[in-house]
Amino acid sequence: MTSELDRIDLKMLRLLQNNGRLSNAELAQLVDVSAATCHRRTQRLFEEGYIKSVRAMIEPLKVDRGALVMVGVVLDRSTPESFGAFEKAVAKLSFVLDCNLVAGDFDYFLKIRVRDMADFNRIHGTQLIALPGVRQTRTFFVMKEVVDNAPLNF
Amino acid sequence: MTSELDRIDLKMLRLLQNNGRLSNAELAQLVDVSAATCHRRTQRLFEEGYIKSVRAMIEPLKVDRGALVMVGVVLDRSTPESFGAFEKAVAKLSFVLDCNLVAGDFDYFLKIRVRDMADFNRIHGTQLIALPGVRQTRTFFVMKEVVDNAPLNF
DNA sequence: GATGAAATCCGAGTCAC
DNA sequence: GTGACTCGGATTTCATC
Repeated sequence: MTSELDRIDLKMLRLLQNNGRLSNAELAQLVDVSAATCHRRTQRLFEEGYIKSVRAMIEPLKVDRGALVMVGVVLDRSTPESFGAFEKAVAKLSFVLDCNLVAGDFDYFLKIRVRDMADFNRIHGTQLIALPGVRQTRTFFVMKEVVDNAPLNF
Repeated sequence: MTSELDRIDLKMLRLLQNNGRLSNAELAQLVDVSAATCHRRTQRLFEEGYIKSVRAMIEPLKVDRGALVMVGVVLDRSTPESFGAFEKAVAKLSFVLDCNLVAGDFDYFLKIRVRDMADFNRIHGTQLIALPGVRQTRTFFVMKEVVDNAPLNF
């Protein structure tokens, strides 16, 4: 079912990753195939899951979410149930952009976006340390975003 | 210039964030305005920088970038020059998705996507520790992606 | 299997109001 | 802000290889 990608497919993926608003006609020109072929191929890239979605990237500052915070989390116990409960709860928190189970000094790393530091402190005190099984958290305030969500290179 | 957003603009931003492929006609229906109005508003959201871009989200596994790694970096010296040199160099590394200057035990946190652990180890040895001013790095392999790049909530 | 040309249809973009 | 109009692109059909 999921067949291989040729160089045209790869080029389309890269172009769409950088500009999801490209019209089918434009894309067709850029990869040098007919509009019909381009349309069919694009559909396939969606159907077969190469493109998960197309999203507008919102400027955080413009919608009052200028503060970025990384949080390392250590759980009480390392049982499957603990991890499951934590993950289920964290997935519901709308301010959590990333949550990754990692190997090392922490169990999880969270990437969080909120209005400001005061907002984070409130959330930390009420929602983060209240997550199931949390033993301790370590907060890393982001002072400067050097690279944010760069496109995937492949 | 950058005027306020009303509830219609906010709704449009949220809808476009979740589905950047929405046609103007569809979006107009969803927010209950005419197509012409919707078109003008969308243009404004782009022009005034509320929407930075629209991007296709590629499935990393499908393009052989299944390994995610968080790396904490400590620099030798904390001078503006050190930071500048590091940031300039790191911005050129295509496998770096995020790079943030943080307050705490590390100077920077990197989010990196590569093919696999072997690939990371090679890159770590040749490209990461070779970055200007790096004293030490701490690697956190991601064992499970619980939440990845969730849409911004506002 | 794939493609591209042509035909149809519908939405983008612009106008007057 | 809306409604109408035009034009171009999206989508389908079909012949072809």
